Amino acid sequence: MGRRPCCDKVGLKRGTWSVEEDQKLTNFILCNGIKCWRHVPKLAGLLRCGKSCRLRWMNYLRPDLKRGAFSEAEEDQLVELHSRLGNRWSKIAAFFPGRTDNEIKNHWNTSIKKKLNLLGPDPQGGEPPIEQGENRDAEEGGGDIDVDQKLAENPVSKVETRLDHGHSCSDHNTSKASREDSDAGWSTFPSLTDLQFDSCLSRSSMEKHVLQEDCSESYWIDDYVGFFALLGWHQLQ
DNA sequence: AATGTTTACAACCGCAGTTCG
DNA sequence: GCGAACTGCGGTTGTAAACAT
Repeated sequence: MGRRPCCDKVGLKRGTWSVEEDQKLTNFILCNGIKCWRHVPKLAGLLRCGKSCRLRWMNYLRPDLKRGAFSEAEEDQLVELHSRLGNRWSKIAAFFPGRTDNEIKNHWNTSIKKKLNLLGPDPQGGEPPIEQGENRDAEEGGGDIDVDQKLAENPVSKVETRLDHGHSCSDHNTSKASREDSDAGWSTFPSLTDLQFDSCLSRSSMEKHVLQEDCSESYWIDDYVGFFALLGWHQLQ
């Protein structure tokens, strides 16, 4: 048997996305929402596979992404979270609004790992044992099901809009200076209390919930449209 | 200025989990 | 209950910019 490949790679473009491709994808999603990633490239007129489109949108084009250098506070929190969660980047990313799991993973591998190595072999108690990460959900009280329950008890605003950072999307030429500027308004991250930990898990669950809805409903994208309207982002394209 | 090396991050790959008919 | 389709995740690779020689 075997799985069918996610897409027929013949004739599909690969590698770096062009500005035109970004525009097509962004415009399509803003106008139509996301019904099914597999159909997005065809409908948007892109020679990409759906998986590639999804990745581009999630990691780069989403308007709520925060881009720019990690602050020291963020790095500290990342080290702390990694010591608790291990390489579960999507879980870790849930604690960093506007950061993607890919971005966090990259930053860890290129920067923080190196710093920790310089500090010595065991600055944070070493690499977290896999078991520790695996048991995380149980320790936190039962994994996603429980998280959803917490969500129901303590709902989080569907879109925690960060208007002061929304300008960053699709900014291929983001200068270092502007990246640093964008950091100026970013909140610092205090050490996590268990309450904050739970709160972030709930938030993560909400986002997941909302995104899952998008295969049948595209309502969530309305928030992004409003977002763009406020920022006039599309005029920057 | 030209070339080689390093760094940062975008993008791809393959697998696992989930959904759906 | 089963298998195919689809999505999401983490590991890895590719590549362009920055830096060193």
